[in-house]
Amino acid sequence: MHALEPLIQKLKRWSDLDEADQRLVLSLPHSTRRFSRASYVVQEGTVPSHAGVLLSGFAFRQKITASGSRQVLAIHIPGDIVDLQNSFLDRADHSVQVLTDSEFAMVPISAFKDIAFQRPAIGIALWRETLVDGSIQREWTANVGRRNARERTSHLLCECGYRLEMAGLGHRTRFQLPMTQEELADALGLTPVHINRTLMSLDREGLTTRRRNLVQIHDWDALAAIGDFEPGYLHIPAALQPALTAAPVSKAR
Amino acid sequence: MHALEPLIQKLKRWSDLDEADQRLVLSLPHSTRRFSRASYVVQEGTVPSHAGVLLSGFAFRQKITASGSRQVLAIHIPGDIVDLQNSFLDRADHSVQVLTDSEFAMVPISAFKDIAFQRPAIGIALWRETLVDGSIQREWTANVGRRNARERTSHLLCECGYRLEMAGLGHRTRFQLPMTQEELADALGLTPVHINRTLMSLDREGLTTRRRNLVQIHDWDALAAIGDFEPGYLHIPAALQPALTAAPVSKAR
DNA sequence: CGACGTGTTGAAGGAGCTCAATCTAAGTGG
DNA sequence: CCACTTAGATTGAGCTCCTTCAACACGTCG
Repeated sequence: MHALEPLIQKLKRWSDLDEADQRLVLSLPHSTRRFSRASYVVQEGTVPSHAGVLLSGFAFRQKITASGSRQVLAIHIPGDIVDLQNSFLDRADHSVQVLTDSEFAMVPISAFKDIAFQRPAIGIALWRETLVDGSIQREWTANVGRRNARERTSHLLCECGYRLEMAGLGHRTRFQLPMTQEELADALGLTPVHINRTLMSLDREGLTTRRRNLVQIHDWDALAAIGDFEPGYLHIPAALQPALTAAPVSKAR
Repeated sequence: MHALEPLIQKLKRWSDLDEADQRLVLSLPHSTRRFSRASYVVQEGTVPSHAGVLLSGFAFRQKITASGSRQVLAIHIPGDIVDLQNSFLDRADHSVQVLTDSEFAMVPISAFKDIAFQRPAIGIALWRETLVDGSIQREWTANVGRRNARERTSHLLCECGYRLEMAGLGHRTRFQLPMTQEELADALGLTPVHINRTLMSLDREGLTTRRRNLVQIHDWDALAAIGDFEPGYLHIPAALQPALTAAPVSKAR
């Protein structure tokens, strides 16, 4: 499979690409790079030269405040274009780090820019990708600003499950989420201790189960209701939203 | 003055527009519309057809959670392009409301789209405008997620002052901010009562003064330090950043 | 003048934080 | 295969920042 195939898949979500468009995308100059757990893909303050398409693994954006605490701003899953955000600006205003060993296709920003203006269908798709990132960011702000710990946590779990299913990486009720509780805490504006108590309480109520990085949601509707999760802000085209399929049978162990 | 002059000014901040570019921007089809205090410019869930350039007045973006609480996501000042965010997507994922009586130039989205792909300089400028909005949104998330009430409030005041000065609408230490404490609370993820106590405490320490909508910052450096305000995330080009000029003499009264 | 929107203040309670100890599972080296 | 290490998860206890509820003050406007 061509390394940039996941990029095509993603862009087709946002805009109709004809044959020529797709060929052009696949011919983008790029090199695949591996990053090992916890290493930086982009450092705040640096001048960006490449944008990365996440091929495998998980990544996240973050900022550090003066007092040294960290806010995780977004979580990225395979297929996501990481860093169009910083790309067309002077210097990176936040960092991107990987959660697990990951692979990226690094594409020079100038190549993205050229192709975007040569082919409007591609330009619109790239633009929409950044707009959807922005929409997710707004929901994230509201989540942190106006929901309590239980609601926030439920919302995040639902968002991750939903996005992973849309990306073909599991079912919304059963997926890998390789984040420590400390990372979850930084994503939700809470402390690790409190996240722990919140997760345990969801578990105890039979809503979720966690083992290692595997998250299982036993009552999707209930969790989505608690977290006020309405997937509209993800802007997934209706055609791509499968009817809610039954959860895969979880192998008893 | 041409109604779209503020748009030109804003776009020139993000990209070099030549004469032809500028003529094209000014020839965008548009109609000016007045909105009276508290009315909606965009309603969540509707299909957007126009993007608005804020000509005069103040506006803000917001979302309501299931429990009925509101999160203010961004504040807009004259010159801002409101709603490129929603424009290229299926339907608005949040609402835009005006803080004061305001005037907008409403431009059909299709016209924006055409001009963006006809003239890359314009396209890049528009794209950057949305990217900077995204950057501000990330800082906002971090502000709400990882700073306490005093820090959050200071940060917001500094951001508003700085942006208003960059837009030529006052000095960073003396500006109009027509928000009630309830609106400030919803912007910062706090309650009106607590915002009130926080503002009063800043006042009592001699850092700020408020009278009606006029905010005065008496010790910019101190307030910026408290709020961990580093303007880099606004991505203002170096050429536009005036050296920190002395505050205008405030008329004793 | 009375009503309403907004700002201010007090008192009590609670959601989430801090500090600190303990537990667990997955390495790792012998 | 086992002792040792270590990152991460879990639990407890006390505290605090912020919320909630409620009253009151103030200015504007009909």
